[in-house]
Amino acid sequence: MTAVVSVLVPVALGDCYSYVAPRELAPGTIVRVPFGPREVVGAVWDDAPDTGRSPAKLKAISHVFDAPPPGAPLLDADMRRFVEWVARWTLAPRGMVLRMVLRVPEALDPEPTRPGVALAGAPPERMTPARTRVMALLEGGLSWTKAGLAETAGVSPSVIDGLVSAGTLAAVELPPPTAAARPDPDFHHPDLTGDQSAAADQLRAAVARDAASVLLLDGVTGSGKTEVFLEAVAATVAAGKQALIMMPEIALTHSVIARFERRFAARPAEWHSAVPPAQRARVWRGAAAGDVRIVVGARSALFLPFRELGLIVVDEEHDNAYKQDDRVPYNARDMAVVRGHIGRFPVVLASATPSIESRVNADQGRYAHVILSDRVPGASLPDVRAVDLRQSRPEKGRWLAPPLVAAVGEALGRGEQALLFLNRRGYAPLTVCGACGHRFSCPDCSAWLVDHRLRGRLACHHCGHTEPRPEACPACGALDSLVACGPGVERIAEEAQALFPEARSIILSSDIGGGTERIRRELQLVADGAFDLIVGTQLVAKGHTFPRLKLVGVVDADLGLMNGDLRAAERTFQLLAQVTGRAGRMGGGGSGLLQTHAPDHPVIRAIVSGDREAFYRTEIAERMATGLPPFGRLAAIIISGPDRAETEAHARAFARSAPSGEGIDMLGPAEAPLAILRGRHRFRLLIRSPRTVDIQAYLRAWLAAAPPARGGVRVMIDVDPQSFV
DNA sequence: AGCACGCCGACT
DNA sequence: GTCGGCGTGCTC
Repeated sequence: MTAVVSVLVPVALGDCYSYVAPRELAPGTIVRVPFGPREVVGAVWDDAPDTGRSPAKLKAISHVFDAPPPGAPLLDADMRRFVEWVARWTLAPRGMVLRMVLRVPEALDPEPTRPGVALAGAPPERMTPARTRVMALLEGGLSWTKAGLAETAGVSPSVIDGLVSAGTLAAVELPPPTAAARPDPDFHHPDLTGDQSAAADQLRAAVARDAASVLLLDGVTGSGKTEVFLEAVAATVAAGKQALIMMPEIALTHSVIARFERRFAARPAEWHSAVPPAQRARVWRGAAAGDVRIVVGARSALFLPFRELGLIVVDEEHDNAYKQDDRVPYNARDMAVVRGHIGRFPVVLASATPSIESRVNADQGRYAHVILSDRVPGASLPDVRAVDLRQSRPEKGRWLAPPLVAAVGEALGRGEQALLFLNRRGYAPLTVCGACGHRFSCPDCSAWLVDHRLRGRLACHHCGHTEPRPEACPACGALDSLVACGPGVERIAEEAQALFPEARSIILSSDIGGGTERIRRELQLVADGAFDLIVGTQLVAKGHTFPRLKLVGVVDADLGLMNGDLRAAERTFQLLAQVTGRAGRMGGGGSGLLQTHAPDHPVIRAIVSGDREAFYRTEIAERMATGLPPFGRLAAIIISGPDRAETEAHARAFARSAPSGEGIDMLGPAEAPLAILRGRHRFRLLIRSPRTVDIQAYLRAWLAAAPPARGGVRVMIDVDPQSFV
């Protein structure tokens, strides 16, 4: 009883291919099929099979994967709709989106069985203390891995071998380990403040409604957002549904996992790039089978094939790490909203500094606005002041103004931790030749090369190009003539060490080698109090709590405010709020100092006064004044290609064919995300349009009429997708 | 001749 | 996205 079915394959194709199946297969069934010279894993799809081809000419499906309930399709109708939706929204081929779902090849192989041992016969004639300990552990009739048993009993593996040959133990096959233990929603009910309880009630009510909704959980740093959304997770789990919590850069958020464990007596399943393949496979299968109830993951977790998803929490919803720029370009926060709509469940967006677009959505009533206005007891907001650099100037050749130096000295004197924050890696952002004025710039993208003294190299922060720091100027040949212009964290650390030689200091930035693991270790050392003075980039602004940190000094609060980027003010506000919020997080009494040339700038004023609303009001009004609605319906379409002139021509052609209001911004390398610069694409354009809904249709028509000659066009639509759902 | 590289088209 | 085919151009 063969049948012909449509299969979507995980390649850059939008169309399905027809295959002969051994029997009728429901859409969503995962299959392996021959495809050109190789085999790929795809999914039976809802498209009608190609009737124009005779079945005799079709290839046959080589394998049908059985899903956990035998015979049921693995990707349910909601999941398939989600794949379709993301493909349409991102203008990516459907196959590429499916690829994100099926990216775990190991998940479909049968789980390798693990050898273990279990009690099988009478106790051995000769008992020894080691054997007694082993036997005690086997009392309950449980099976163990050989290594696990030996380690727990505190004996060498040869003791186990001896018991096997004596016939007391026998080799058995162990069942595959589960990806995560069952969480208990009632394990530990936290004491919530009145504010928190009210917010938790709103979230629980949304879970109970069993309908699509979006809630913006908006609370200052230290207001206890995590405890609140954990209650929504508990309600979801209690209702028999699965919950997904997304976090940016999850590899660094150790402490949140620990909080889940305290709340639910079980570790949640983790999903991010650092999880080893075998464990990833278990989580994927567990999510599909319904064994895994809570997943904490990075943006890609959004594409796990959950069986009965009932809640998504997007923590730090404003964070840029939710954007994927290569392959299928999407914003996981927005796609989470879409998945919630399709699956008819609530999505919680949490942040102390919500993005402008989420605030606008909340203001306009499309998202429920859940506000936590107070810090939890014992964590008062830091007292932040501006240091006007026009009046308090640093000494010549220095970067720290006297009030900041004094504040750091006092904090160190009290045995407290102080942080000097500067969002610029390396020693100096620009190097010139003192003899001839030659500026060192990147041969590939013309950005200035950043001096990295600790590494002894000049590096381009846009494309990753590095070269050794030369002894002589390549332009005029002068020796030892290189002059560093401006500060980076390395230079600030040098200055701070000269001022406070007795302080134990550390530089925290992403270019300390050793990867995520080393960064995590060093953050932990800082939290444990192993350092007094920290000089850091935005790495220190995110996630981690430093209990002993009382003073945050921002070396250049204006950095980032001055460039022409659409989101410059918003991003600077978010960063400054996050980093000053680190001070006095535990026990209160924190303070912050912002070195600035523009103390009257709305962003600086909002941070100093603590009046977040003032910032949102002015920023939203300012975007209104540009003539473009503030992001609720603003589309940013980014077109990038390998060649600047050609890319520009394409963008202009697009703008001509679109009806009204589209403006084009040419963005240089500074704005282009690294992902594109590292590839072949060097230039990109941002087209802003107030006509979000129309954009896809125009873009589609335009791409069909004028396909780019080479290199392709990459399109990212960067907008609130709710109006499409 | 042999090989590296880049471009193009097919993939049921 | 990935592969094979095929052209170009270079080779101690």
